Amino acid sequence: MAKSKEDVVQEFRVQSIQEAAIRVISRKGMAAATMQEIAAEAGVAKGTIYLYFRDREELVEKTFETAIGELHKRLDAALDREGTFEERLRGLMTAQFTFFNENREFFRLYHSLRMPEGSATQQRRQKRTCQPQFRARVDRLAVVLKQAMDAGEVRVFDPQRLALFVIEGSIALVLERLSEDAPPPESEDIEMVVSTLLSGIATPKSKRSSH
Amino acid sequence: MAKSKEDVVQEFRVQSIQEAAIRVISRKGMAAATMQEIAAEAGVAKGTIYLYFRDREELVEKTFETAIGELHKRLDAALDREGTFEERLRGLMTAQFTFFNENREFFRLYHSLRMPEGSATQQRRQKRTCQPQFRARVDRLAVVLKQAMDAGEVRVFDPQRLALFVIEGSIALVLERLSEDAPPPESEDIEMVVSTLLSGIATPKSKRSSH
DNA sequence: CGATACACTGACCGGACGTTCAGCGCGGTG
DNA sequence: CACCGCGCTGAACGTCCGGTCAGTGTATCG
Repeated sequence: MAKSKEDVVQEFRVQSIQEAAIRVISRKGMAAATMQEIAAEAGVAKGTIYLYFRDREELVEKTFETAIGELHKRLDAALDREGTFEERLRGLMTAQFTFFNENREFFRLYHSLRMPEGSATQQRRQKRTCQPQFRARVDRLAVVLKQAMDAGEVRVFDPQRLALFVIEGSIALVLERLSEDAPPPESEDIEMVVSTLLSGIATPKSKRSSH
Repeated sequence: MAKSKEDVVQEFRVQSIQEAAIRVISRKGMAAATMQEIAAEAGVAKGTIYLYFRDREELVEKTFETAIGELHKRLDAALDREGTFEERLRGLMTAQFTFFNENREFFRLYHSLRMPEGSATQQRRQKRTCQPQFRARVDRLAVVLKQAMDAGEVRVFDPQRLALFVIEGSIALVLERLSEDAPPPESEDIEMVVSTLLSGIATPKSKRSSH
């Protein structure tokens, strides 16, 4: 059975509203984004939103899930390529930098959900539904690290923790880039992260005389 | 001229209110922290707060400045010690982990201000007053990195950017620790960061045969 | 073409929150 | 003791916003 006409309309509305929500939240921030403004941005009345989403909370949650799904697709694509550990790491970083560069607006939403605000119940719920999304993001890198550790290509640490460190550190770089007028080429930042990670920042005098 | 009695009372009130603000914001988050609750926590009436701070915004700002001053003192103390680059880096990391461990509550405030919300004017103002504080934090590490680069102990990158990466990455670790029931010893995380930074995560097979 | 269904609208409601200010009580003063 | 000044109080006010629902326009059906 193909999509009925109603389904198409429904899908269109949901999508319009979600896109509007991302735009408004990006512009104003999570706290200052009102249902009224989201509705206006989507070109519908406030009440209409409530035909498609139970309440503001559900709208934000669903919107975030949709948006982060796109990010995950990109990261997975980067990770599915074969190659050495270094190549895959570099690919992952590139995908991340590129995605956030193309979706600058999404960034604020991303961070607003990272550190939830609002009532205790809201916070708990937000945590329950959004935390796994962030975790999944870290996990993707952790898996790659684990493989490399098992293969002996990389020193053994807790892969989760190392992944966390790298992801968040590089997010800070993305954030910095967004606020700069003329950021250096992406490749420069990626290079710094990858090569620091691989061989450290100490000058390699240890190659000759290992202390 | 010594402090008059009124000054002492004034100082006490300001301090009580700021401490209450930190506690409440930490518990509820920036958006959910109401003047009512901060007043109750400080043991004064809501109106009293307005005798010492112009409005909510000023309260938050001043409170944050006071609190982050304490952090900076600690970091400076760690950096003022003499020692090798590695020792100073380790000291800095330790100071940071310790501070946030002792001031868990402060963390949420810290992050709420990092990504400002609210009206556009508020955001701009918050950015103007708080951004330099964060920047100062990164700068402290950047200076150490720069020194080490000049001394040839460390490969040359943009010190600011590298510092940013390290600071934010390690903040993520602190955050992770706070949410864990039984976090591993601090030293383990510190060790991971310091040794990754210094010599990278690649296994040092290059010592014998550089592939 | 009239009746019915239904997506949509937006004025309205209730509640929350920041801010104000008239008044209260208390320590000091004459 | 009577009076005064002032730090403090908290009820009241205005604003804002999420959520509701009676009403409206339109497409569909008999």
